[in-house]
Amino acid sequence: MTPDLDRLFQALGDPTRRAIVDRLAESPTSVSRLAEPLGVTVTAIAQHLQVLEQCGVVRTEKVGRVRTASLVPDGLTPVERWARDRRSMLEKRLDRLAEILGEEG
Amino acid sequence: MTPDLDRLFQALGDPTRRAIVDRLAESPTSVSRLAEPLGVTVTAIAQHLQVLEQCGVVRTEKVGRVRTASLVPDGLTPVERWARDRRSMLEKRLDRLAEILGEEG
DNA sequence: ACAATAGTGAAGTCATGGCTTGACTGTTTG
DNA sequence: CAAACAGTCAAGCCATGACTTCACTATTGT
Repeated sequence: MTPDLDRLFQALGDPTRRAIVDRLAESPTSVSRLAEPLGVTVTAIAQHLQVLEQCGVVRTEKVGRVRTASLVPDGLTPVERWARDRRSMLEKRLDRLAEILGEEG
Repeated sequence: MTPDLDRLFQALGDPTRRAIVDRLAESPTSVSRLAEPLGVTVTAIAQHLQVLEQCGVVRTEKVGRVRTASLVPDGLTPVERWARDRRSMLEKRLDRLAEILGEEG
């Protein structure tokens, strides 16, 4: 069910991948420039980028010999929406409960 | 870095665990009632609940022989905030860019 | 043309994660 | 008290995931 969210959440569960997202939030960046501060191989970064691309968080374009990665504008909104929906559902329930308890108190 | 978010995102990356959260968004539920519709063992559910508890999404209380799980009110807000922050950061950057391109167009 | 640069591909390693089974501990209920 | 019930513990299984190395393929600058 919803393999989209599966891959999305799982992708963001990795600290290196979230670090990549953070870096890309500032500006589009090449593979090797992403690898530098993270203490991993460029190969690893390339693999992470593939994962992030597959779940719609990152876009990637290779011009010449350098591949530049950038964030997809609405790539994170499914996550945001999922969390917000659950929270609002819970809040509504708790409000109803508080109301009932208030009436009889 | 931020092992909180690590565990949180990773926890939510599992479909069974998200299904549990969905169920709990409706109402607090016992372990065995959670297990029923999900096609897994109660043992598995107990393990999932432990994970969700450790990352602050779920609260759990055992009275008599039945353990009842419920959602923690702000358990998902870190996720929501993280996603929202990145999105707004990106949007600001893109707005600035559009402005610059507009000026010279 | 040559050397340095930027990335890709295919293996392989090592740890972790989700799940199960089977035995066991408490708690209700007839 | 005995039997059904709700959950827990300890092990172990199997798949996946994050990473590395090494060899290799473009590209770019001298």
